[in-house]
Amino acid sequence: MNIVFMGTPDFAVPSLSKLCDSGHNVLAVFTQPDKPVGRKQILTPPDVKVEALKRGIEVFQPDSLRGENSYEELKKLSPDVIVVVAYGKILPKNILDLPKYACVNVHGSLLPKYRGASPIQSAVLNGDKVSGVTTMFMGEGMDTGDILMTAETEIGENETSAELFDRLALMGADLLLETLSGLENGTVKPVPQNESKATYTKKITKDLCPINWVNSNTEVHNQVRGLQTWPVATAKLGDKDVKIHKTRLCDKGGEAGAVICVKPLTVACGSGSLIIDELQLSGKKRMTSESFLLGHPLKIGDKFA
RNA sequence: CGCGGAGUGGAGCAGUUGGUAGCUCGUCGGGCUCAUAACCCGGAGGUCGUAGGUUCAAGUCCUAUCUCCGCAA
Repeated sequence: MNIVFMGTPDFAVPSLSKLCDSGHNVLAVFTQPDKPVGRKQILTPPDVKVEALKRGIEVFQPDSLRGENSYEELKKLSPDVIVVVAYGKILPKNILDLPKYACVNVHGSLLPKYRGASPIQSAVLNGDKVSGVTTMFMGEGMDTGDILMTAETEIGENETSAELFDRLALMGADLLLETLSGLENGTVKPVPQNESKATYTKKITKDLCPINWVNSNTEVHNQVRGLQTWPVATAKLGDKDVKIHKTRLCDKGGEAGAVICVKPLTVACGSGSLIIDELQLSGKKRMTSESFLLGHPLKIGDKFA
């Protein structure tokens, strides 16, 4: 099929790659403009752009799709379908209606659960046991289109958002290919979403980071896993901020926030406790709790806040 | 020039008012033990990020430079 691909971050890269490798004809790639990143605010191209250029595909980076320019470009390309994966922009109606066949979207959740921008983190933060990817036709609303196919996967007890991200990106790419051939063969039929079961994700911000040790160990554990890679759950140790990168559940209990064991560093929560495997003191690098303890001796009874 | 922290033996840290470089862990050798991530004894391993400067003397002060990281975006 002749395809225009729209996507931005790493999550979308496998979909683009597999489309290209499977014989589809990717006419062009639309992605967000390069953005300043990091401390030095270096102008950085999105991952999808890098991949597209590597494959010699023409790249468009419009600030908005609402202008005439993007519409005219797309019309010239005249794609059979437009595939959208984590693009980060709303497609106006005239573009949704432009492809000969349809606009197909890959979403990182089992819709209608977790519509919105952060479905994967939300699933981990909520401690879900199951997640998945969904392909759908695109409607004008936020992730409201008819569902085409889904694929489920279990979320591991210690799996982080970052890890789930990687897995779902690959699953999404495979499901996308299946969906497209299903559409060609007419074996895939769109099914409307059950609006009454729809939920929306909240924006991931730093407000979610501070750990409240009075919460149950499971809640804190989910918080640590869910905020992984960015922005990362944080705690206070003395007057310093500590990022908590990796934890494991433990049954032992104690006063919330108190260190109840040092040999594997264990901190009590409101119920149960957590073994901290990796952490990072502000200004320092991420390190194992073992290394951390060598230079920052903690005693049983010391408290995190 | 957004704010700030840091670069010291393999790892994590300390090093006070400039004067022979320390701690914990690991590592190597030996000992004890039924046994051990335990304990005891002993050893190896650092031109203190780099380049200059001040000084009788600099990890410690000054200047420049590279790298890493936290906050903010």
